Amino acid sequence: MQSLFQEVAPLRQASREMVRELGFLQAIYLPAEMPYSHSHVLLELGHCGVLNQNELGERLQLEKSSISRIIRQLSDIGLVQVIMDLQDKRVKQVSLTEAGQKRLQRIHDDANQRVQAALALLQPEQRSQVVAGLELYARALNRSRLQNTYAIRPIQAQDNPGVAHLIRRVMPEFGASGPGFALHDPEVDQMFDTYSQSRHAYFVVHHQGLILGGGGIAPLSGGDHEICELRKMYFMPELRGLGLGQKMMDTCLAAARQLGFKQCYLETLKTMTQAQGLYAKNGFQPLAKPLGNTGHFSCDSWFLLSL
Amino acid sequence: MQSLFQEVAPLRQASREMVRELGFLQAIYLPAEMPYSHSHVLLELGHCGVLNQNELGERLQLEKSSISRIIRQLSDIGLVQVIMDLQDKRVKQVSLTEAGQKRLQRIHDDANQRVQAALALLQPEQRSQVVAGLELYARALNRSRLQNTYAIRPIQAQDNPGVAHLIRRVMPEFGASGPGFALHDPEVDQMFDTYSQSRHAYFVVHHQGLILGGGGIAPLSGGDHEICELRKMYFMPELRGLGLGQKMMDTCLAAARQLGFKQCYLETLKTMTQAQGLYAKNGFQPLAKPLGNTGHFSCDSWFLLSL
DNA sequence: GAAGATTGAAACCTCAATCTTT
DNA sequence: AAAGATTGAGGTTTCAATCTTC
Repeated sequence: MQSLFQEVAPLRQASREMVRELGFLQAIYLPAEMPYSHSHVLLELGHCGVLNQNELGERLQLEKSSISRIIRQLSDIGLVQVIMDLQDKRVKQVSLTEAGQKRLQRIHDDANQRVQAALALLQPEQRSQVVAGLELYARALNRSRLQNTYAIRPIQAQDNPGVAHLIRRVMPEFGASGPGFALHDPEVDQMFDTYSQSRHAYFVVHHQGLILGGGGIAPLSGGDHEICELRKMYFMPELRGLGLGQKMMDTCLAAARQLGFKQCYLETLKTMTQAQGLYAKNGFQPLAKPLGNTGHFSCDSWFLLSL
Repeated sequence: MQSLFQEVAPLRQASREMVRELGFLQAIYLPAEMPYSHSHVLLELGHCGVLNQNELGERLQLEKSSISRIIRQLSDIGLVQVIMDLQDKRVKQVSLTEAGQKRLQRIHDDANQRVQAALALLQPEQRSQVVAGLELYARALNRSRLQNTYAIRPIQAQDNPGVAHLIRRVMPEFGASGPGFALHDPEVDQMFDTYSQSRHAYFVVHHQGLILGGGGIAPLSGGDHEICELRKMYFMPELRGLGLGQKMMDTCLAAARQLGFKQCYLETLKTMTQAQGLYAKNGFQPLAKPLGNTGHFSCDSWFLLSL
């Protein structure tokens, strides 16, 4: 961790300088023609086609009230058109008019020219380095932010319906809905009660009261006393790719060690490719055949890890 | 140029996304404790120690009036101290108080933690890629911006004193002040008049009425009719490293071709290393001995280029 | 009650005019 | 006149309260 910390300061410094320069870039965008926020709305509409005001606010990081006023002004000068949604009369769909598209084109041309002038000062390999660096950092910040909006905690009694819904929602997605899958375990509807037993642990990923992921540890049924099973680790689609699988894995393995287990077993499906990658990354070794007696005879892939 | 243009769109996209994520990062900086601008002032003061309000405004891209009010508020709550400069009673020197340093530390800790969380999601080589990419882009934008604040145009009559000052200022810097150097040419004080002759051209780099660089073309004295000499190309220190040498070179060589010359000769000093690099980059070939009869017998380095 | 949108009040920033010192 | 700083007016954004529709 120490070495990581040493990289933070230079990165923040570089980031500040870049933002500063981007500020200058923007300051000469379209001198005094309109506020930047208005240009940004046009840019966003050009990129997405049609958006309602809430969506615009989220994308531009502006208050809905600001958006409301900006849209009114842009509408007054004929750069955007606002049409009421027919299905839902609460929402207003905003899109560019012809004039708006023309104006947007000018903004684009101008910005392109300036960015191009800067790029021309770099070697080709430096240019790709810049793009790669910016994309990587944006993605890392994004994942980090989303990770923090979701929290992991031990399961509670009121989570039972949420966890049951999660399991029933995710397993069929990978074709794991027939007999011989964990989907039909009686514990699915009483996860809290099941995992309150000794040497059991279950954790959930939650956000604003919703259960969006889960995973747990239990003694391997019909197996050695020192072997635990990593069980029922599932995530809703919107959670995937955020690195939360790793966090959940860390949490579960820590709990397993805490409970005195020496090895961790798991069984899964080859079709769950993302999960397979996570297991490999954490040092799980593939087995030729299952351990214990879990009753999940439809699984086709088994792993073991020394804790 | 076409291939360069194709890189602009992805870069702008990546840049927008990164700025958006940095916005989120900042939005959780210190929730609702104070406006970002106030935090930024503390950050900048922490970085630079002491600054006056003008300098703060430039660095943070804020109006001097905004800075004035922000400083008053920060001073009221005891985070910064304002002391009047003794030499110049117009300026107020702003610095952090003890309380300000403590607050800054908290801001830093918080930001470091968040950036570190994002960095932890990347591989070590990706981390250095991010830093390198950001630094490169910031530097390119900076150079591009500064290039645009300086303009190149043909010399005018009122430029004579400025150009003379430029030459007398720059040449001694490289030890080119004795006899046998262009510094003692009679033309130094009448550059406009000299370069108004036929087959002559001289250009200046100017900014806000100041002459900060120059360079020109003239027939090689005592040489072939088709050979011109690249003469008196000098830049003030603050201009160097911005790529303006290349721009001036382009301008002069274009003028030389326009005037019908077929080759371009120049003589210089080995100690002018930055200039030597520029000549090499533009295809100038080193010569073993001088051409023509320029009278600059103290030069030790000669180049020729086919136009 | 919740979600999308609007409006008044207050905070923030910019622009232009002004003051003080050089 | 020029540079650093301040002040008043006006535009922009946020916060909180409100309206309408689901």
